[in-house]
Amino acid sequence: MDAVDAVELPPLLPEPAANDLRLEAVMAALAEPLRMTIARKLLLDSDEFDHPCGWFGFDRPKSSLTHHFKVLREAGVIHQRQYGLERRSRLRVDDLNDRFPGLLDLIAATESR
Amino acid sequence: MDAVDAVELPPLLPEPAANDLRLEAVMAALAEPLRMTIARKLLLDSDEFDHPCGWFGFDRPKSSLTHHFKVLREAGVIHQRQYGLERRSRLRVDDLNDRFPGLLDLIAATESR
DNA sequence: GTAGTAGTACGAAAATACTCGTACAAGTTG
DNA sequence: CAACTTGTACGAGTATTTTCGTACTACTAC
Repeated sequence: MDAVDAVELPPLLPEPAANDLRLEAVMAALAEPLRMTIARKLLLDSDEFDHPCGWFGFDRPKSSLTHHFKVLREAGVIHQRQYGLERRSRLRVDDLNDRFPGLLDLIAATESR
Repeated sequence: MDAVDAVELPPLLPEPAANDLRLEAVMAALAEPLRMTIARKLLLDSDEFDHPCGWFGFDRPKSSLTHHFKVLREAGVIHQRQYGLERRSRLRVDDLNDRFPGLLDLIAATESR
């Protein structure tokens, strides 16, 4: 085991396995405008790192944001890891491209309005 | 005007214009399992004709089916025409491929479960 | 015209989702 | 440790969706 790669990553919060992702559930999650915005921002503006919900800059109550991130995670759209105090999110790019090829392209190509 | 082509088609029921289709609205419509099944059946099993809701063979109350077809139409997923007594449906294949390329491929490629 | 048929319109009940206030938890700083 | 910061958990209120019974409409057959 390479010590350099053995970065102590916090564990993933509960999420569906890639093979259990359901298109209907993913679409239900993305049907909510704010959640679509979150996914699109992770897809287009994100780097290789996870982001806490403050990174998105939404002017909404904190508890509302928590709710929407949880819906995205339970639908399988994002991973979430507990970094100490924070719960950071990342799009499940590989899983989504594998299970639903073209979906992310669709999100990226659609203007946000 | 060619008399052969001048088939008297019943008018379309109210629906959003192709340019007004919104990805979130389409996804919300398709997030419901029965509606996803309707769209998939129109995509895979349908010919060039419109189909009345009896064609689908669902064992649900008639009023529930009416509701789901209306949701699909108002989201822009299907056309509906009034053929005398019947209200027949057809997938908006061209409009959806034009506005959301890849979406129908995604629906076709996903198993229904 | 009357009965039968296929489907829509309306309305209400139940389930689900969204919003957000408050309380709480885990760090960080002094 | 106490105050502060950044978020999550819980729960309630509201709004939206889903479901489906009933009434109705338009057509067909007799």
